[in-house]
Amino acid sequence: MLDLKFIREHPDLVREGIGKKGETDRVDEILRLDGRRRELLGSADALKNRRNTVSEEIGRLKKEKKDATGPISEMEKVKQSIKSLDEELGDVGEKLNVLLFTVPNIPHPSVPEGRTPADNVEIASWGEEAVSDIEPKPHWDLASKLDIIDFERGVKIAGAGFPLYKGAGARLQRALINFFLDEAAVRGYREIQPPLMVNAVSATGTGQLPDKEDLMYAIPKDELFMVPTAEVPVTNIHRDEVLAEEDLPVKYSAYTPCFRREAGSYGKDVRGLNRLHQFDKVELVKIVHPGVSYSELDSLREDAEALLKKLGLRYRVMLMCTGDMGFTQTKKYDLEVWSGGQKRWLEVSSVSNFESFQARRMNIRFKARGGGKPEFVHTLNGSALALPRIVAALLEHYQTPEGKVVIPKVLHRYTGFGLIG
RNA sequence: GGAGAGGUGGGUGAGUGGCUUAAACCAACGGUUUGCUAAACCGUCGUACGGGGUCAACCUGUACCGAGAGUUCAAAUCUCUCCCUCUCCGCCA
Repeated sequence: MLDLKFIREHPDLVREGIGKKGETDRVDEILRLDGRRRELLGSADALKNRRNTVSEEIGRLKKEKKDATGPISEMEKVKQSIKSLDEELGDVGEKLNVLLFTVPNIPHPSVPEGRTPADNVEIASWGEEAVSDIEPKPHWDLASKLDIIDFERGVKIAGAGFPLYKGAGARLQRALINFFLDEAAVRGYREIQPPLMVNAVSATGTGQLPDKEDLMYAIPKDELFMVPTAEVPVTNIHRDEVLAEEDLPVKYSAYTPCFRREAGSYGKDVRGLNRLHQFDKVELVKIVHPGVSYSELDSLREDAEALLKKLGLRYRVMLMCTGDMGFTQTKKYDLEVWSGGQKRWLEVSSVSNFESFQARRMNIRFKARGGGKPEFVHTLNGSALALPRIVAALLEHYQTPEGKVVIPKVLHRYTGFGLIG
């Protein structure tokens, strides 16, 4: 969430930012409630001050065995007034809080303005499309023929969107996970194995709750949610903590399966490995000093890009426009890999800066070296990378005319084989 | 799942209704002393939200002792509900 003080002092900036994201502007309502809240706070505090002094006085009178009925009857009235003020204050505070949770983060000035994905800007691309005499097959045909991914039996066991990886397919998954984690370690990320279920407080901290509840699988009996991304448990590691400045930047990597309900999606978007209810991902999370979050964002993106280069896959870097960014981000890059079999780009990584938006919700601060007040950190994360579409791209990019698949050299030590089929 | 114990500031930990603006110690930070280190001594040492200000490092109010509600003129302290942690037993990879 945004800082209420920031909204109070820069209402126009906030209105403008919200407008750019195409969200409803509730700034005036927030300012009205904030004004009322401060008014009530002033009156209530004055009365409480009165209560504290007089109560002390009563204590003294009683100790000296003197009559205290006068002040006591005054305090009975004061008590009623305080109660009704506190009730209204609680009411106003709750409304204000609910409203504050609906205000999105405001985009960074470097983000292009726009409404739809068509307004996103391609800022870089790398690699070439595979050259072949034959028309490349989409990955679902290849994977079924090679018997390395079993979509039908996945449906039987759990439902659509839960594929079954078999033999070389399973091994390829495991190889990619290890490869991604090893590369992250070299780049200074500490590996984490977090819980795969989280409580409501954690999901609220990163912004999945209250609005985006429907994207997660819920276990109501135990009040837990299956993680939609490792971002949720990993960013919450330092919730309600004050870090030392010399601990920054904190860099974590984590492999987890991700569970997403994906209600309402259909058609070519969900074919094969394009969109799943359960998929594997290695996520990178950074907690950084507010002064350097944009250079950290770029280096995070480079960390993810390096993997695509090593795998030799053609990709492009998209800078998301204001309207296509999420609720919580100030700036976001997508890495999209080329699917030769489908003739389309597939998003395999999303790299974002949240500035202090999540940190404020989670209360993650740091104390500067020289002392002083704790400040909110900036949080960032990026996928490095999401597995299924990488598998899709690998199968399609490295397929041979005979319907086999050549495995890139960097993966051999992880797969133990260089060819599927 | 059953039984018991307990949740107090960065940490340890005192505190059963008013003398607590939460003791003391440790850690941290600043200083004095010192050939260096150490020690000793002195000082500072919470967070949030308000108000005032020559708006910074200052003054002031309120709240916060797991969470919420209640009793009372007055609650860390009494009552109720809930949450969490630990120990033992049961079950179990």
